Amino acid sequence: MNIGEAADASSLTPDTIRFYEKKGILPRPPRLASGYRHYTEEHVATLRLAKALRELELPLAEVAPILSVAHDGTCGEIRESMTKTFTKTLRDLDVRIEELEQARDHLSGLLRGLRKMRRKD
Amino acid sequence: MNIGEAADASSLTPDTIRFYEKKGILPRPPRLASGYRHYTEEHVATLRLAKALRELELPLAEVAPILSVAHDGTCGEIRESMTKTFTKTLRDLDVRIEELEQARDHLSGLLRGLRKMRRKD
DNA sequence: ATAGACCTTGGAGCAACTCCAAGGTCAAGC
DNA sequence: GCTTGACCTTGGAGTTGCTCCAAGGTCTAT
Repeated sequence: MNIGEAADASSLTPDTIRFYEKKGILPRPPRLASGYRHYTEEHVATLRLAKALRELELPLAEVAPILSVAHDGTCGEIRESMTKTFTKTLRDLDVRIEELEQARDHLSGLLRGLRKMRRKD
Repeated sequence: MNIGEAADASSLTPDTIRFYEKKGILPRPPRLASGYRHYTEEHVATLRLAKALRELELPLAEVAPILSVAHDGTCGEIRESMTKTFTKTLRDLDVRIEELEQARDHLSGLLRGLRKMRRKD
């Protein structure tokens, strides 16, 4: 699988994958004679995990160690690492959702006010 | 009021206020003989609006025109501009909250799985 | 008069991409 | 067998929204 196919399979872009690799966040895939990166399903699994963790808004600095244990750590280590991170992320996520809900309520109140003004024109 | 006090009053930082000014997003306050910026309550109101809009995750490019009509536009223009932006922001916010809730549910499912594994050790 | 907390500027650094140019590769069609 | 077009390679620059820094000026209180 080349980088474009791996990108499609993981919902990342080739640029993002190369960027992660440059930053040392991803295991470097072997290269073909042409210099093209060659990806396996295992690599794609790692890419998907990276994508999922980033969607949870984990900074890359926190994603990196998880990917590395996920890639070649023991099962216990992975569990440990994931549990620790996920617990924290879950708390952060609850706070963030709460904030956004407040913002939404606030905003829809403002909007109602604006529409009422308009009706009176 | 100097920049530090204006920052406290608007929950921004002096650096952020100077940054916004440099980008042309804020009206430039008059200066004292010393060169210090001098802020009035009206400026602080604009700063607070900027802060509120940024908390709704509006990009600065969208915040800028709102601040400018809010600062010296007519009432009708402000209403127009705000209604337009807020309607879009509200939709975006709903989508974002939905995404985060899905992420949270997904994550707490993963976490339950991890804890179950641990219990079996 | 001097310490300490403020203010000024320009510019560098950060996260996490995103896009670009200049060039190499590969698969398909004629 | 050759061309065309879509892909790949690299290094490096640009983006957004800050955040921090150095080097210097100012202000307030003791």
